[in-house]
This record gives sequence, C-alpha cells and structure tokens, in this order.
Amino acid sequence: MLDIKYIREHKEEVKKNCENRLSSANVDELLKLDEQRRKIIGEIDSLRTERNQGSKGKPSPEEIEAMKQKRVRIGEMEAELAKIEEKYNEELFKVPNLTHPDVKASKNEDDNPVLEIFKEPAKFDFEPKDHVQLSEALDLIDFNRAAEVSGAKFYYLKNELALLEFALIQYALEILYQKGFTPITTPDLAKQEVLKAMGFNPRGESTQIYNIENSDLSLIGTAEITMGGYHRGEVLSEAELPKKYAAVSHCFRTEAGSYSKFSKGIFRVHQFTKIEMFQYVRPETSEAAHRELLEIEKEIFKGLDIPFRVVDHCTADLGAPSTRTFDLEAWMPGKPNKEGKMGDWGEITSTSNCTDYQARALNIKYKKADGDKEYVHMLNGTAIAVTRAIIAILENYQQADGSIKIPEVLVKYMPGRITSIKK
RNA sequence: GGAGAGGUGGCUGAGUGGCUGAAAGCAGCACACUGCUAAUGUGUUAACCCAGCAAUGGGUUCAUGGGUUCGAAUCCCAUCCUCUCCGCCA
Repeated sequence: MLDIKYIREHKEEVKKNCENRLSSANVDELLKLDEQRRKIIGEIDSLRTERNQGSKGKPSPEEIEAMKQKRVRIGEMEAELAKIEEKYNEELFKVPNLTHPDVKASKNEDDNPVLEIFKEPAKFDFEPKDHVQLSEALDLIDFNRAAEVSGAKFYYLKNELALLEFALIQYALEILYQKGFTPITTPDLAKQEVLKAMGFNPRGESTQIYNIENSDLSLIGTAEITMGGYHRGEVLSEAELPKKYAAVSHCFRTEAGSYSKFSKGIFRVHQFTKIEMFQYVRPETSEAAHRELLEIEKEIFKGLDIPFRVVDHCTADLGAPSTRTFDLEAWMPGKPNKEGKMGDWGEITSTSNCTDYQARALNIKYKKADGDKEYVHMLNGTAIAVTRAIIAILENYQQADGSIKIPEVLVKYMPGRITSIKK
C-alpha cells in the first residue's frame, strides 16, 4: 500500500496515476474516510484520557458511575471507527503503487514498448507444429486423463517432459546459486492476510486465486507471496541486504474466463512449477536490482538459446504493487497471433520493482547505520516458469523428422533428443 | 488427532486486578575514570497512532481476537503458535 501521508500531500499526482493505471481506486473517497478516521481517533483519545485520569487511585461510587458512561461511549465510538477503518483500508489497498517516470503512460494494455530482441526467430524448412501437436505425437503430455482427474487446463507431463521440468529447475537453480541467491522451496499455500498485503486480492471479483474452504488459506499464484511474507514484521540489518532468494514453488491460478485459442495447451494452466527470484534491498539500490533481475532472466534464456524480446509494461498493464515491470516474451512458432497466423511472442518471465509498496503493508524495514529504520524495497522476477519454458523449447527446437532437440545446457540432466521411440 | 506446559521489551527473565510500558540481568549507546585494550562507575535505550514547525502532549500495544471491570500483562472465552508425551504418517 501507499503511505497515506503521501497521498494526502500529493493528491493530484496520485489521482492522475490511478487514472493512467486504469485503477478503480477512489482517492477523494479515501481522503474523506481518512479525515473521518482521524477525527474520531482524536475524540476517542480524549475520552480515554478522561477515563484514565478518572480511574487513577480509588474512585468514589459517583465517579465510578460516571466512568461507566464513558466506557459505553468509548465502545460505541470504537465500533464506529472500526466501520470507517474497514472502508478506509479497502480504499487504501486499491490505490496502486507510484509509477516509474520512464514507464510509458498509456491506457491501452497492448501498448508495451519493446526494448530489445535477442535472436531472430528461426525459419523452418518444414511446417512447424505447435506444442500440443508435438507432445501428442511424442506422448509427452496427457491432457485427456488430466481432464478426467482434475478438469480442464490441467496436464500430466510424461516421459522426457517430466525430466525436462526438473532439468529446467536444476539449470536455473544452479545459475542463481552461483550468483549468491539462496535456494529455497516454499509452502504452496499462504494466509489470505499475506496475499492481501502483497497486493493480491483473494476474495475480489475476477480473482485469480483459489481459496481453501473452511480456512483462511489460499493456493499461491506465485512464490512472490510466500517470499514476500517470509520476512514479515521483521527489521533487517543493513549489512544483510540485499537478500536474494531463488524460490521454487507450484503456482495455482483459476484463470477464470480466459478460454481461447491463445491459451491452448499448457500456455495457460491452473497449476505449474516456477522458480521465482526475490530480493529485499535498500531503496537506493532497487532500480539496479531490478536491472540485475532482468539481466539474469536474459542470461537464462540466452543459455537456452531461445529467441525472445524484452518489453516494458505501460501504465495500463502494470500490476498494482509494481512501479515498473519488464517481461521476457519468447518466440513461440506454434502460438497463433492476432491475425490468426502461426507464430507469436508469448510471455515467459516478468520482473517487477515493487519498491516499498509491499514492505509497508507487511511492515518490513531495515535498520540503517545511523539507527533510523526505513522500509525495504522488494522485487521479484521469474527465473523459470516451467510450462512456458517448455512451450518455447518444444516449438523452437522441433526438427524436420518430428523429434525435438534439447538445449545444450540441459543435456547434462536428460537425454539430448526426444524421439517417438519409447521403451 | 489426544494429554500436558507455555507465549512478556534486541535477548534472558520477573510480574496473578490500580503504585507496571513493565523488576533484574545481558546486549547497545553516551559520559566519566583507568595506561593497557578490557574492566569499573553513572546515565540512557521499545514500537506504532493522533495533534503540533518544534519542544512536547495524548492514545494504543505484554501471541491474536473478543469479554468482565471505574481500571487488565494479570480474570473469563475463542483462535493461532511453540515445547513435551502418546497416536498417526511421507
């Protein structure tokens, strides 16, 4: 969340930002609630002062009678305050993070500038297949039985593809370990209060989150949630920053209403494995840390030798907690583009600088050398989202004979080629 | 899942209705002193909210949420977590 003091003092700037980001936040309403809230807090505090004074020593029976009235009055006002604060918090959490000045202001979600392209997509001298056709021919994914057992948009990865999942995990973890990231596996479920503080709304309309019945737990949509919650309520020392984690988890998304030919196969699924990079840093270094995360993502996919481009989210496409977001989009020869032709870019990673937006809600600070405390900045970035990486590999590495080569860097973990002959 | 014990400041730990935002110790900080590198003495050190330019004043916080009371760390209820034992299990 944003600092309410900042919102009070920069009302117009915040309103403009909400507008650019197509946010439903109502800043005027929020500030009205803020005013009501402060007024009633003042009233409650002075009533309490009277009560506290009155009940010092041994009060007389008359005084006790008077104090009784005060208690009732305080109770009433507290109930009113609670009502106001509920609405206030609801509004406050709707206000998105401030936006990095270099981000393109646009109200069109498809208006993301392309920053660079790595490797031009290869031309095939045969008709390339999409990953669904490829995996069918080679018995790599079982959609039908997954539908039987779990429903649509679930899948079984089979044979070499099951190996490929772990090869990708191992590959990415090794790179990150070398770079000083702490490898960590996280819970796949988290409390709703943590989701909320991280800027995900588990109970909102159009939520992407699965909730567990009869509990306050949700299935996480990303390890960003469990890694942001990891240091909740802590004061970190300046010396231990930056903290860098390479978190492995499953991710669960309801993907409500996203059925289309653009999300066929395993492009958009209810569950997948992901390695997420997560950093806690000093505010003045967060922009450099964000660049570092982007560079690592590029290094990982350059290593896999997959064509990709880097896009910079425009304001309309920015998630609420983020001040700036870069995506890597891989070339997917089997993905239909808007004109219905084969071949398009598909998102494979995403890295966001959430500055102190999440840290404020989670109360994560660090202690500076001079003793002052300040909120940390928190950043996240995808190292490998397994299903998306698999699509990119299958479709880019398919061969004329129907087999699939495996990227050089993964061959130490699994066979170097997937063919139709199974044992 | 069953039985029991417990959750207090940066840490250890005392406190069973007002004198307790909280003893004592440790750690930290400041000053003093010592000529030998660490000890001694004195003082000081929680967070958050509201008002204020500030000094400051007020409020809240002893796992969390409710309740009793003029007044709760202290009494009652619920929940969560930790430890021990039993059961179960990967």
